[in-house]
Amino acid sequence: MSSLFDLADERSETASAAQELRYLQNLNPEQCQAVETTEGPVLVLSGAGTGKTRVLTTRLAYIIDKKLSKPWQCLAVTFTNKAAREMSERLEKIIGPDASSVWLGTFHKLGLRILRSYYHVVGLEKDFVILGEDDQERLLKQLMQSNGIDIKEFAPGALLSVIQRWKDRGLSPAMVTQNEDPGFMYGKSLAFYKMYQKRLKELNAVDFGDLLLLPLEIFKTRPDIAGFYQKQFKYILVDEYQDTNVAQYLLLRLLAMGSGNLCCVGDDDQSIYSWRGAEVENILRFSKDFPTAKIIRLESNYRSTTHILGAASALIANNEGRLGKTLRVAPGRDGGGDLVSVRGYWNGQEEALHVVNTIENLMREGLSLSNIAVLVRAGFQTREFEEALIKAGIPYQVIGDFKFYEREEIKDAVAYLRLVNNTNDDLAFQRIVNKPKRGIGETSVKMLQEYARSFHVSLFDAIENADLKASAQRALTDFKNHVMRWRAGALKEPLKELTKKILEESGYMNMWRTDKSIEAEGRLENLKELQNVMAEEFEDISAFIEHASLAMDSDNNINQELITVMTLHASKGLEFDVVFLPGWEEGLFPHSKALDEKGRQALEEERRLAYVGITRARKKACISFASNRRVYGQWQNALPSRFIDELPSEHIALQSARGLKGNLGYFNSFNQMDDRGTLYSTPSKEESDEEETYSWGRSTGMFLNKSISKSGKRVHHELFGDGTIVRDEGDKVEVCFDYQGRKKVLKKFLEEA
DNA sequence: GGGTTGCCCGTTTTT
DNA sequence: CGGGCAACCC
Repeated sequence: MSSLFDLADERSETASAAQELRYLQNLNPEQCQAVETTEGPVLVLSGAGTGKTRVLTTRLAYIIDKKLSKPWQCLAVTFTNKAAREMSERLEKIIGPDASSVWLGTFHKLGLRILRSYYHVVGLEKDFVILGEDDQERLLKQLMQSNGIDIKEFAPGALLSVIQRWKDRGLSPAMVTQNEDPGFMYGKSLAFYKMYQKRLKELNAVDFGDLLLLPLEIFKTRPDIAGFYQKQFKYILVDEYQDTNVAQYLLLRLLAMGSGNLCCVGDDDQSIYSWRGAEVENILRFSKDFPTAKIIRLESNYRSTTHILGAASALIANNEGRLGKTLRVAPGRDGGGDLVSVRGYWNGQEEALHVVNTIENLMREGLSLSNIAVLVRAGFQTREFEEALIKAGIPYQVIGDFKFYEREEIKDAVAYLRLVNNTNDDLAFQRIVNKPKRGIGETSVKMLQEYARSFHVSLFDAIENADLKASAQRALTDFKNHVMRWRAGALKEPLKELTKKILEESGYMNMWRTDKSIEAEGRLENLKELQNVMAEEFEDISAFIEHASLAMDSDNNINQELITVMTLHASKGLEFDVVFLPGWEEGLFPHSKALDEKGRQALEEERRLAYVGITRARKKACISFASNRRVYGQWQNALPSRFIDELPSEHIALQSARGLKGNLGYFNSFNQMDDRGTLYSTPSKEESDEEETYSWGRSTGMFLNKSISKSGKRVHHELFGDGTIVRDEGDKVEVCFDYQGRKKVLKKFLEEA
């Protein structure tokens, strides 16, 4: 056995000697340094597009190649499954099958792995379940209601986030002191945190926060176990360090205490998840935590043009709390290209329409749709673009719309499997006991719960003896028999068949088949897709359940021939040739909600978000704003974002609005309105520095006119050909013709295209 | 127990 | 404007 391994080692050594040259050759000096500085704590500050993933994978390969440690003594942690998958694939390309024995995965997977080995230390049973957010909320809601809290006054979700923040900070209930209570719900949050944890234990369940907290607890109570892992991991690598929360930081610090070889890669300027518990502080104080730490900056950008980097750098320089880093075009690369364009529009529709027109031009120039993205601040903004894209017949995809495993039908199907796998899974039970309708209502479930609580059995086991109405008793017994039968089959049948059987026999499939709503069909397709996923990758039911509870990602293929529309948050880590950044208005971006809650801190995070957005672009970034926007069915007007004023004039091209005026900002007079929505400052055509002149000087609140809703309509003109209506002006309309450009024409010369 | 109506609320969301 | 949810009624 051992000789076989030795032989394999020798072979891979010779093979890798040649390879090593190859992969180190592709790195610049800073990247090389980041790869070769293997010993001790290292912080790699890697700006956008500086080859972060390459450094991480190469470093791993280097460590293994040089035999500094065995593959299974390396730990590499990421935040997303996608990042982990990517790293794993790239690593395998360099070092081959050895890649699979590296501990490579998300923080939560690492936590789970530890917990699966030592669950008993923290009082869990072997087959503990992992709760999703909806489970957590349902649980809290029940607790609140049974403790006389009016859930109209206090949202369970709000309490959940208070608890979650504590967990993010590594605080178990016993560690929370009263002055850490944010005062939510008359300071009762802590009491509920305690109850919540107690309930989790009763249910033999953990939540995502626990996947980090409980391993910490295990290490604290059992130093021997901590010692084991400390010895195990010779080299630790962390991706996206700026996004770690305190619990993750504590875990890392503890694990690294053995070898001291901790390498964190991150970019403080791209920290955009503080509201989820991430602490930029972790990266900012790295050298305080690890005084011997080496700090390596990766500043050579392989992605964008000089103007894009110049605009982004100047913008982010307005932040105070940063380590400082300047992106520059990587040596030997041509940084030439267009200025970042900044454009103002009358309203959101016009903005979307113009973006789509621009996209059509790009298509005509031969740019592939997969190289174009529209990045928005808030989800509702995608709608306008979707509508405009549909009208133009351009295929698109909205990322993060609904994640596969977050869909109702998928969660239901998984709940069925959870219950079949483990009848003690009360939360799964509650989810599907009456779905489809079986005549088991709230009151029956309440009865079950009561019985289950007093006799310390699961809801499932309570069915037999609980004091139920005859009809409910019958329905539940029937349900129970079904589950028992599925359980019997669970061991023999392949997962796919089993699932199919369960979903059919439970009536779940029929529930959607008889549903005549538009989504029903899609839901059935998703269920089919779920079965396909299972057939390929999982043989065992619990393996699948584990995957389903940890994997929230849906394998988005951005590489298809589609325009991508998504939020700025979702765009982190991606890149596109052309990026549209609409909606840069005060109130929307920076978002007012962020601003008035947390002040400057929040403003800086919004600015980082803007920075992330601009740096997604390889060749061209198009920023825009609209003076008027429909929000919640109501028209609102807004000023251009302060971030626009922060862009250096040498890197931007102002379009369709008057130029710089004094030091009040580029667009200070763009949108001066009185309270009737009337423009009283009206830049003239002459002052506008752009080719397609808009009549900014409308004298009344045109946006209130219903007829504008005709914008986007396709029309045909005898002389000019086909085009799209841009604006309705009574007897005339402004039309953007596909080949003749923008013209005002009389309506009577138009016909529907 | 289950369907319907009316009210409230609305940023971002890696696991 | 529109989704989600709780109270309300059959």
